Amino acid sequence: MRQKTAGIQDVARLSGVSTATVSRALSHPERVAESTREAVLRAVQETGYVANSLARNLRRRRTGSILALVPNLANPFFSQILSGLSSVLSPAGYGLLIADTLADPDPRARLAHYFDSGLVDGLVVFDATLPDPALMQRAHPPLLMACEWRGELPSVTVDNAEGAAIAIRHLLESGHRRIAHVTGPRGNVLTESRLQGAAGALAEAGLALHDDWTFTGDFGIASGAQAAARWLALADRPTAVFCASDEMACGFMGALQQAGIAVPGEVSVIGFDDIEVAGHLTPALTTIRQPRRDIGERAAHLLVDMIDQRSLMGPSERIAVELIRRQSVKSPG
Amino acid sequence: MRQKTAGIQDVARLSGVSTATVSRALSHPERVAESTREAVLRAVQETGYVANSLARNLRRRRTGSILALVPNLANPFFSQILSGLSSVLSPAGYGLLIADTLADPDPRARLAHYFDSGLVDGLVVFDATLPDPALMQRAHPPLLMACEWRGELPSVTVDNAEGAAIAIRHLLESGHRRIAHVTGPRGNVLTESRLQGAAGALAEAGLALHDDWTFTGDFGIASGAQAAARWLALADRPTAVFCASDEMACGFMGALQQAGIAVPGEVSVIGFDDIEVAGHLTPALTTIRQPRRDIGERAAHLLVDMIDQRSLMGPSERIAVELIRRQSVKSPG
DNA sequence: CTGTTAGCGCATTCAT
DNA sequence: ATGAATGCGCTAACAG
Repeated sequence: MRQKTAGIQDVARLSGVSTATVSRALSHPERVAESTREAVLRAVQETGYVANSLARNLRRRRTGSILALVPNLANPFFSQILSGLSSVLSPAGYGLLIADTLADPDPRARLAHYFDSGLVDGLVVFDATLPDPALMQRAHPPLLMACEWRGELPSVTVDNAEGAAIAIRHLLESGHRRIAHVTGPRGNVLTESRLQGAAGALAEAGLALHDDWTFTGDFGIASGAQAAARWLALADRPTAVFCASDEMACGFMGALQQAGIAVPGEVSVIGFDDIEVAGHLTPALTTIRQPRRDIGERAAHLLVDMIDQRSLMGPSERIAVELIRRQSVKSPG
Repeated sequence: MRQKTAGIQDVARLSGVSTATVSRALSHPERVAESTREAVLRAVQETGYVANSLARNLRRRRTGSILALVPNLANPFFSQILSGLSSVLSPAGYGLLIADTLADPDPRARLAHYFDSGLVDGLVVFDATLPDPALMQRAHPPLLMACEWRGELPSVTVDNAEGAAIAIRHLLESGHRRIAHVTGPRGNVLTESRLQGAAGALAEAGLALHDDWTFTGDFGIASGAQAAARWLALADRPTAVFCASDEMACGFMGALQQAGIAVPGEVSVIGFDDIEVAGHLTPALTTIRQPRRDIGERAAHLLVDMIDQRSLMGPSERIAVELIRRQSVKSPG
């Protein structure tokens, strides 16, 4: 069934030239006489020859693939980012390898592995906890951070603190003064940035983030529902809640509605991310949009540029977030 | 900055053995004396040697990676499947390459490319339109279909027709007789299977699928909202709707609620997939669960087995779906 | 158990 | 413009 696939030798023999010429005809068509080029291409057609990428890459010392290290593949948040990555990598001649650091017993070891396995031409890392200083001393292919990151490495980031501040200001402008916050997991960079942005905006208005109005979540839907339970248990309930992710906002609103609380009637809710369902919930969720596809596309471009320039350094980019006003926020009272 | 990474030669020199022994000490530790093995491992530590996978794979005639061809990476439906794939592939020593066939100008050419580029050890294909007979004649690595598929190739599938039938029966048992269906895109295998399953179950009850109660969608949220508009325009409205995807169900319910229609008060809705938000919508969505992570895991196992056995054929598996009763379905009237 | 010898399939010198 | 020769870095035969 599996006939031996044609090699460069077969093409050379069939077209009556040397393997070197075949190689050139394919890789540098201009360095070869038109007639021979045609003969070679014809032979390629006939044999169905396709260069073995392994051998080619070994020789060229490049692999043609780029690795994305994501903290949790199952999180749909990444699907659009990956799609963006893929859409620019693919035309640029790179394959996209994906590894899930959450599923990995030792993600740092995996990163180290890819550093010198010669398996990838570059990496996009979505997990800020990964690159420790010792690791980064080692020789490695170009690496781009694609998450909140303040270190030396080039990065594509979203302005999380500003996004959170925009969310809080929107609540403030709508007349809210009693504002709660559902955070991501403690210690996470995103969590801390958004927390800080929110606190800052609150402070500008002379308000503070109460401890008992700050619920710790994990960005997932279920943790939003749990936060709702805690909100319900409060004697003195905030009139608005800023959730650090749309998923949590979704879980929060869902649980509240189950409990007979009206949104935004009795409490306003604002999210973060603008995931696809956000606009189709009832009420439609007001949120801070993160252009995920753009993030992927920009990351891919920057990384490919670094590879082309054989440089470990390169520009960083900050991607703007945007307030999307829908129906889940209204004036209190 | 980028010091030359140590090669097998360096290790051999440092440990005072030949490169062949180093290779063995690492790949087949049992075939080497304990003392030499230790010496080699020590030298590996010292030099920080990591085998170049390209060279190794070229020699071993395997690549260590598996390609997943998905029709639309941006669709979060795939994220859990990919996560499942990754979680078994990774421990099995395979990397996961991903290509988006939607983003590709000529997906079939891409498939062909991977067939003989020698770049992958196996493929998981999520798009039934891809493998055309001519293509499959060619030499290629093991390939597993992971979507509705009735051809010769080994596959992992979900029983779509049965799932649809279960959905319809549930509606029937709840007392509904006037049942609408929001389909996927026409021509799509999933669409047709679910349509057929739904029609079959209806027929068992002596009912038929009315043309004007069959709304064509595309599995996306927006198309569900559009279907809602058409439902609203009906003089004679069905009391229940089976949506061929949860996303459409979500868009459908959202649009209805915006229009002031109560769900399930005035119309019951049942979805398909059991995506994560389904249980957190208001009302929580009754649906047919497709165990997406399992699909990924099973696909990975089957494919790895085929690779191990150097066989293009292998068993197929059918994964059961399950009715998840929540709140979006109740008796009519 | 270990070293020697040969490639894996291709791209690139260096000649011509 | 083309061909011959030479590895890329590693592993698998084959001897010993």
